[in-house]
Amino acid sequence: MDRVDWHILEELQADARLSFNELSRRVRLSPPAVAERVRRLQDSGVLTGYHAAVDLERVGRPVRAVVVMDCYGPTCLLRDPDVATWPEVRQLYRVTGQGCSVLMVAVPTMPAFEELIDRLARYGRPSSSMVLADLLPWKPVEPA
Amino acid sequence: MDRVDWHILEELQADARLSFNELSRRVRLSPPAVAERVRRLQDSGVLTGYHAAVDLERVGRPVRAVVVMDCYGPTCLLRDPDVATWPEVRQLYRVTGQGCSVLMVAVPTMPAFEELIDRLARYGRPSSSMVLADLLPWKPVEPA
DNA sequence: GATGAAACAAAGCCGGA
DNA sequence: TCCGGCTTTGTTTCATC
Repeated sequence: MDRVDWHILEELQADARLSFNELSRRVRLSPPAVAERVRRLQDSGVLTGYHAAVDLERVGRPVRAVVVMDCYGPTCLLRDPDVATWPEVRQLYRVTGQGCSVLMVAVPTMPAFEELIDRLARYGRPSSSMVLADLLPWKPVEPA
Repeated sequence: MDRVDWHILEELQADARLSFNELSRRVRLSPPAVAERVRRLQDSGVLTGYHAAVDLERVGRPVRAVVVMDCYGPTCLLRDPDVATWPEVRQLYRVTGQGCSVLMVAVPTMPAFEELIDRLARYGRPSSSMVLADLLPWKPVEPA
């Protein structure tokens, strides 16, 4: 993880479809050298994938919310692996504190949200905040 | 946004570096036809970008937290556009409810987290939950 | 560098208003 | 007939050895 690796990560985070040729120009290395570095970053688990970003509002999921789940014991949401596969659930974290988990969800309409909350309420007490604005739809990871 | 468009979105969300050739094979269309559809999805704002995914733990940011900010009036965090540029801040939402905003943050160490909380406390009352596990590091958006 | 594959641009084909 | 979307072809650029 030297300076060039970070330069490569920076470029691929901004545009994952860059050709090795273009990438090699930007980081001032030969194309095979860049390809080899990218391969190493992949194999070492630093680069975990390349994903197209989709605008949730434009694909029918304009209603978003942060949901904190307060659950305990055998019905805890974290014991049901299916929840992570629900299409409404975009992120799912186990956290410390009062709630046991935090979900980011995206649904087409408020009625759909109401239905989702009902489904979540089977596991514990959900407390939700509607997202009014996403101030940071994307940003690259920087060197620590 | 027909069935083929969704098939394209599905493939590009899973692997943004797919060539148009390979993509055209998977969706059973000619390469130029696929390229044209992708161009339209980009121009219409459905596809907002292609981003390499980086493992935060492996690049020196193993400590993550959800921070709910409770602030009000002229010192509210949402009035300072610089906050979104802090490298620790990975996501930033304006939300309804008690807190005015929710942040996802990632830092190298607990002392760095302590320092970040101090910086955030200038804007209002931060209340944070440490992330114990990310149960859903990535998943594609599905048709609503 | 050299080879095979992929991207891009231009022109023609086909089905539905 | 017109129009939008698809395929085919030829040329340039790219990936890989």
